[in-house]
Amino acid sequence: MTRRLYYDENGIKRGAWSKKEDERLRAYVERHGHSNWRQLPKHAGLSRCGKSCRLRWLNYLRPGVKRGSYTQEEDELIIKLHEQLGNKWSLIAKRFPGRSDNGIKNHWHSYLRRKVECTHEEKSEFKTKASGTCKRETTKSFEPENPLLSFAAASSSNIPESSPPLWNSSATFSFGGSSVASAASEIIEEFGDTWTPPFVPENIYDLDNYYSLNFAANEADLDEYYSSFLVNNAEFLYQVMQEFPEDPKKDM
DNA sequence: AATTTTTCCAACCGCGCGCTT
DNA sequence: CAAGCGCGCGGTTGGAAAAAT
Repeated sequence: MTRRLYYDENGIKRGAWSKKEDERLRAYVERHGHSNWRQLPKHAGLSRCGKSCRLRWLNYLRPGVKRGSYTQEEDELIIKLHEQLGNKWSLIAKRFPGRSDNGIKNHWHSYLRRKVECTHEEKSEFKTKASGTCKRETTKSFEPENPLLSFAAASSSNIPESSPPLWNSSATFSFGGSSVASAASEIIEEFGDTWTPPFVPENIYDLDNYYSLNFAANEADLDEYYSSFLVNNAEFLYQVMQEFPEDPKKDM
C-alpha cells in the first residue's frame, strides 16, 4: 500500500519511501537527533523535504511505534476521548504510547466513526431517519406510553411554521437549574440553527434518563450531551414547556 | 476465475501558530 | 510591528490489499 514514486518540480522526491531511505533517515536521527527538520534531509543525504522526513520518522521509524491491530480497549478509549476532545488527534495520541496521531486519525475515519454512528443509531429507539452507513433495520414504530411522548409524537410533525424558534423567543424556562432560552441561544450562536427532528427522552425533565439514553460515559460528558440535546430539540422543548410548565412527575 | 467495490493506511497538502530577525 | 521561517496539526488523497460479487 504505497504511493507511486515521483519527483516534483524542485527535484524533491515524493511518494513511497524505500528501505534504503528509511535506513538512512533512521541512522541520521539516531545519531544526530532532529533539531531542524528542514536542514535534516540535506545533511542526511536524502532528496526529501523536511516535512516528509518528519512524518516518516514520527509515523513509521520512531522506536516503539505501533501500527495496525487496535485492541478493543484502545477503540473504546479513542471513542471516549474523541467525544471529549473532538478531532484533536495529537492530544488523543498522547494517551497511546507508540501510536501516532496519523494512525489514530486513520483508524477513526476508516472504522471507529462508522462504529459510533451505528451504535448511536441502534441504541436510539426513537431515531427514525435511515442511515446509509448501517446495514440494519432503520425504521421503527414508536408508541409512547408517557403522555409527554404522545405530545412529542404529535408535535414533531405539527410544529407550526409561525411558531417562534426558542432562541428568538423572549420566553425563558427554568430547566435543570439553567435558562433554556439563554443556553439555547448561546449554543445556536456557536453551532448554527439547524433544526433536526426531535429525539425525545422518555421524560425531558429527567436528565438522568436522558443521560442513560445517550450512553454518556462519565459525569463530564453530561454537559456536552445536554447541550446537544438542547440544540436538537429547542423548538420542541419550547412547546412542551408551554404545555407542561411543571414537571408532571414532580408530585408522583 | 475475473472483475468490481471496499477497506485501510502511508503520504501529501494547506493552514495556523510561535519564534526569530 | 511586520515579515519570514520552521514546525505541528488536521483534512484529504492515492493506491495496494482484501472482500464481495
